Amino acid sequence: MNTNVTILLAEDDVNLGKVLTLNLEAVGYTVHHAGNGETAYEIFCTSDIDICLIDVMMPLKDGFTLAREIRKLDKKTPIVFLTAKNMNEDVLEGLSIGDDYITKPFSMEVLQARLQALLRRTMPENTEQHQTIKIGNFSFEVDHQRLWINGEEKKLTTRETELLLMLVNKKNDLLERGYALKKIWGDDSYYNARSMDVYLTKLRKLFASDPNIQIINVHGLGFKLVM
Amino acid sequence: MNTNVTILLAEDDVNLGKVLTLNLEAVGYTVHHAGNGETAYEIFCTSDIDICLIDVMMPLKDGFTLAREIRKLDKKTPIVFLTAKNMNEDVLEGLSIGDDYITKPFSMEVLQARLQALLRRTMPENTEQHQTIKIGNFSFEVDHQRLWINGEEKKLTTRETELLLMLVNKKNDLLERGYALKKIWGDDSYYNARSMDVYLTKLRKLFASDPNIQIINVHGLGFKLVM
DNA sequence: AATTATTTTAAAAAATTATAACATCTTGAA
DNA sequence: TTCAAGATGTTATAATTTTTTAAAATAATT
Repeated sequence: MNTNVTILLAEDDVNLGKVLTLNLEAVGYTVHHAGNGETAYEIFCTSDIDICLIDVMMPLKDGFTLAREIRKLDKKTPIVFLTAKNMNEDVLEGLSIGDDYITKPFSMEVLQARLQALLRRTMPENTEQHQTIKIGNFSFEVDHQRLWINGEEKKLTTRETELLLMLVNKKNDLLERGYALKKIWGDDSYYNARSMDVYLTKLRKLFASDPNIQIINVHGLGFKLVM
Repeated sequence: MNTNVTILLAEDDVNLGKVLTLNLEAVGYTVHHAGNGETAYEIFCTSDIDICLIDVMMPLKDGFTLAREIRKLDKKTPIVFLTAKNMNEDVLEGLSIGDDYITKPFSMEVLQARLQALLRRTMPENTEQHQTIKIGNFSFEVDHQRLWINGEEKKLTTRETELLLMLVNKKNDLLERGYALKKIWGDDSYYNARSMDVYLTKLRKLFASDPNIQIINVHGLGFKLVM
């Protein structure tokens, strides 16, 4: 879903405008639909627009003019032209002002794919929250590969982190030995299984201070983190 | 003129490859032309590529596979697909991996316009505004090769800057050791690897004041800048 | 109970990485 | 050109991570 992405749609064809609006809204975009260049400009100036979808041929103000005015105000917001024309000059002019140029007829899938390709590159990267997982009194910072207990930091190795994460994701439930081995070690050979055993011992030692946290073996099947 | 812009062109059709190369060079691009996916990958790994132009149907390694492999190493360099096919699924797959999708036959003007539209967005030097990247409370001025923290300036050497930039471009994700070595040091020999280790130690010292910024080693694979 | 399979653990080995110290190269000023 | 400072590369050693080995412990099966 494309939550929090707002599209300015400038399209004078009433039918196409409605179809596009409904389709884009259906996949989670917020759409502001303008029937001509003038109102589109007004909307751009007064709203928080993430991307512009602009028909080239429009009454009152054509798409290229609108796009140039928008570019004067804002250099970054991506602009995509929609047009029935396929003449080279128009394509060239469109791409020199905007970021993409789609000729009618087009499928909704292709439109959406092009919008997403653009947004991937232009939307400010979500300052992703690193997940921290509570394990009893421990705090497991997955990305930082560390475990906190009473303000004390215990650094984890990559293998320890991977294995603990798999156990946590299946907490109180069986983590199959072969599954974990294939995911972490690549294959479930005998020696990798011994290696995994070694890491289970290491994890057990890390949590030894809290008797309510246990890594239990299910004979012949795998392991279970009980907490 | 597109000075200092290097294109990786992966195209198996000898004629088309030559025509494209000549035309792109004529307008100032530097072109590295590979006749198949394998050599294209080699070139990408060892050269400083600004944009990739990839034919979908190629021997040894098809364009989509090549693009996925490149994306694994590098999240930013724009990828444009060239293809004779116009089937929707291919377009959709292409746009989900890369940034643009151009179907043959196309005019050189349109290709160039699309390349420029992409480069406008992705080459920060072109927009004359120097790239500064936030790393926790640090401010990394790439072009000036320096790092600011609390109004204090820390000058970086070229190697430090190159390595930090690669880490930042893959933040919270694995930067493969061999890839970074080839890109920065030219080859992944034993001694270059030791040199890289030395620079990692230097970078770690720079960020030592902030425990939430870590350069984590992933044993046998590479490094991860967690922030 | 005896046998077999599986798991646990410690310890050793192998592989990889970290760091300091030193050497060499580059660059710009004198 | 020479020198000095800084950047980069090399080397040695230490530390860490992961794997392998071996032996003991536990669990299931006959």
